[in-house]
Amino acid sequence: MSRQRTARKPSISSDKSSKTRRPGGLRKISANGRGTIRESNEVRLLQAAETVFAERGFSGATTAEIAARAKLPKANLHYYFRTKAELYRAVLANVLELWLDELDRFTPEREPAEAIAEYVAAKLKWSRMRPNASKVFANEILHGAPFMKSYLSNDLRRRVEDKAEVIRHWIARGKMRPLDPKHFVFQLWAVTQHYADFDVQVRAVLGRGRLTDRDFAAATENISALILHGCLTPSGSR
Amino acid sequence: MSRQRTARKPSISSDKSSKTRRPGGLRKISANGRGTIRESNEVRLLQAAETVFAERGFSGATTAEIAARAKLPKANLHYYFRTKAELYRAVLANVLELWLDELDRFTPEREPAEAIAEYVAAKLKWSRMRPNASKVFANEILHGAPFMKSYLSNDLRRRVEDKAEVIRHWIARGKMRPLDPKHFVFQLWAVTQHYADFDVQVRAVLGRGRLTDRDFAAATENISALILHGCLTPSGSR
DNA sequence: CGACGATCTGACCAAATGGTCAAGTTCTGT
DNA sequence: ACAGAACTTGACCATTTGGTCAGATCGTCG
Repeated sequence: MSRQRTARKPSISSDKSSKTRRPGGLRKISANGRGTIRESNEVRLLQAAETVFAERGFSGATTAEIAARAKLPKANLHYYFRTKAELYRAVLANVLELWLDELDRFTPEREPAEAIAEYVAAKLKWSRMRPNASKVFANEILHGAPFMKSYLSNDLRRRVEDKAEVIRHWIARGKMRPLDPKHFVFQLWAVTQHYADFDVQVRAVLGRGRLTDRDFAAATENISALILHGCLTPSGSR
Repeated sequence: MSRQRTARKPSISSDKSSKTRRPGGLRKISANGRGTIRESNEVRLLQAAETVFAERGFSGATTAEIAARAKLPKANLHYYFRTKAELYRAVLANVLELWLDELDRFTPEREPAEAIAEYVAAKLKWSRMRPNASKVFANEILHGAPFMKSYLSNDLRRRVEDKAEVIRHWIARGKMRPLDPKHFVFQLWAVTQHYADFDVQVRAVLGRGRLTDRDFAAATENISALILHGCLTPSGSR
């Protein structure tokens, strides 16, 4: 296990020829109303992979387990995704698509109170609906982002840079306390991902077999309240 | 680093016969002024293991790499720790000793503002000094705490239960806003561990090769300010 | 219907890895 | 100095695992 040693910089989708695979062949929309066999199998593999990678990490996951979960023979998995790393990259790319995102609610025209509350709610909703996506992402970063480094220091960095500007604007307008915008973003990330990534701990402390809707509602409210009280000025709260 | 020899509460150390190891033998304080060979080798292995487990996770870590990092032959590693799992448990026990802890600053008599600020500072200090400890812990929980489940739902749960009581007391005294104590603790954990666990991401966004003292100082200040403004009432802030 | 590419899959294989062992070497107490 | 325990280590080994392959089978289109 634990290959990957070789430096990996490519921004994840070093996925050449996503349409044409193994023995080469073109994507056909074909008869079947809802996509090709390839499509459906790839989706099944990606879903299975997301779960297994979330549970076991990259090295701990075995292609055999992923294949089993997708109910396909292992050789078939390798037909669609040449290597475990390629499959992992595909999962990661999917996950990013989800994550990129919600921060876009931060625009200068909006009220910070509103934008932030929405962001927290949206992130927690994802944490509830796609906890595995969150875990795969967390695991990747936790181990030094061997597959994602370049994404972090390009895409993500720029995006945060942008949003920091918006936050500075809000501060200048007297709507937010004079905090460091980037650190503020880190804090938003931290609290919103905690419930997905460390759910075992949360559940243990709360004494729940699984987190309920009420738990997530409570989490959302508590986080929103804490963060909003923490970062808004009196004039910003309205 | 004390080993787990001395009674350790966390269940983790399912380590029977801690004094006598492999071929059996008693611990001797002996001539050597500063501990036995065993002690020093165990420490070296534990340190090496902490690093490797943090970087690669449990499955990704190899006993060969750990041994190499400790500059001992692999067979020697297995002389001191029969299995990789046993070594891992020992590392985890060490880490817990660090973590358990800082929450004890929360006592009814103290001012919440003070206790919380201290807690944040202390946690961030650990995040800076022992990032690997934090990562090993995070990784363990991220993957469902296979080695720690019982610790979470016993020791940890009780501890949080206690501290929640303290927080409720503070709230009743009108010093803190009426928030959910447990969720508040989660939020404290989340923001303080973020800088250790996701340092790659933080560094990428901040554009740093490594986090400096100033970065940690900024993080500490920002977190403290956010949390304190977020949870204290006017009278709590005095 | 026949051709041809896409898909499927059991059987394999080489490398990696956790763990063992037996034959030393070093310590320690007496 | 000596016995016996503690420690060291190169050589091994069984298993696991990512990945390959060649020979089916299936689907589609002219």
